[in-house]
Amino acid sequence: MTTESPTYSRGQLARSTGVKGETIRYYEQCGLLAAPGRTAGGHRMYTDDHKRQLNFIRRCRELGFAISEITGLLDLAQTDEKTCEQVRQATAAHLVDVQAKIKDLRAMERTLKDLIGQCDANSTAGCPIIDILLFQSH
Amino acid sequence: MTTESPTYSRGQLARSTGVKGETIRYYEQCGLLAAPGRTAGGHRMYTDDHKRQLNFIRRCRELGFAISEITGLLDLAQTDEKTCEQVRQATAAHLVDVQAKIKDLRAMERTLKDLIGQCDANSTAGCPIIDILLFQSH
DNA sequence: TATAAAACCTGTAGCCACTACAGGTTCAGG
DNA sequence: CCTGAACCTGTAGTGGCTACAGGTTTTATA
Repeated sequence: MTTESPTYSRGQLARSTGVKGETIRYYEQCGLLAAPGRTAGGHRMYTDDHKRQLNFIRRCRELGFAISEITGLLDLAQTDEKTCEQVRQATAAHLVDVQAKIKDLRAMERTLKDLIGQCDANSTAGCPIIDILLFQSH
Repeated sequence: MTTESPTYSRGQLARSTGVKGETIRYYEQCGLLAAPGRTAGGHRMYTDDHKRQLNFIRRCRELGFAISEITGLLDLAQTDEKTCEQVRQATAAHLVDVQAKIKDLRAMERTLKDLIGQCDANSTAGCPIIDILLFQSH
């Protein structure tokens, strides 16, 4: 009396996780998502384990982790010792990256606002934005 | 008694603008930087005009404009009518993009900090980061 | 002036994380 | 049983470079 666990097609998995079907295939191809079993005809059959793993991957991607970083996290999730500290470090390192990107973008934002401000105050001929970008010295 | 304007090799242009030599070639290839004259032997000879144009391109890239957007800006810089308003609009549109990216990254930042905080407060077995990413319902 | 080294040339392939085909096969509903 | 949707594989394209390979030209030194 073995209870068969349910399986899902690629489309069903896509709908239930919000990850596009083609992307799921890509994740398998690059070794991120475990290869599922197949039907007699060759169609992929995913299990609840795949669903959990794919949701994990999706959440990590939403947090901006690279594929290679997620591979690392999944490997850590498999092992059971000293894992937590390593995961914490990987997450902290990623946080630093994210904060650096934010800093860069905020510098861009300030400059863009400045440029637009110059433009609004424009009374002369020509475009201050173009002029500044063409001729500024720095 | 024509005063010859100075010319620069690719490497000289690279050093004086901070844009890598290979990147300069790429910009020419994709139609962003005007093709320069050549020596008898086929080496590129850049002028001060190229230098100005490349500096403009570099500054736009530093502000996060896409190559296609810069092409548009350079086209606008060439024409002389109604240009300013179009440039202002392009810049404003880009600012919106940048602000959207900042918003996304800040959301990531908050979540990553939360996760790390969970980890710091961890007393149980297992890794809270992994657990949350694997099993959260949202 | 000869030569060696640096810089240049072209063209192509790789990076990341997908996305979008083409051309064929299998599955599910009626 | 048949149709049409969903699936299969493999490949090429995206953006903005970067990194070769394999050859030519220029430049600096002896």
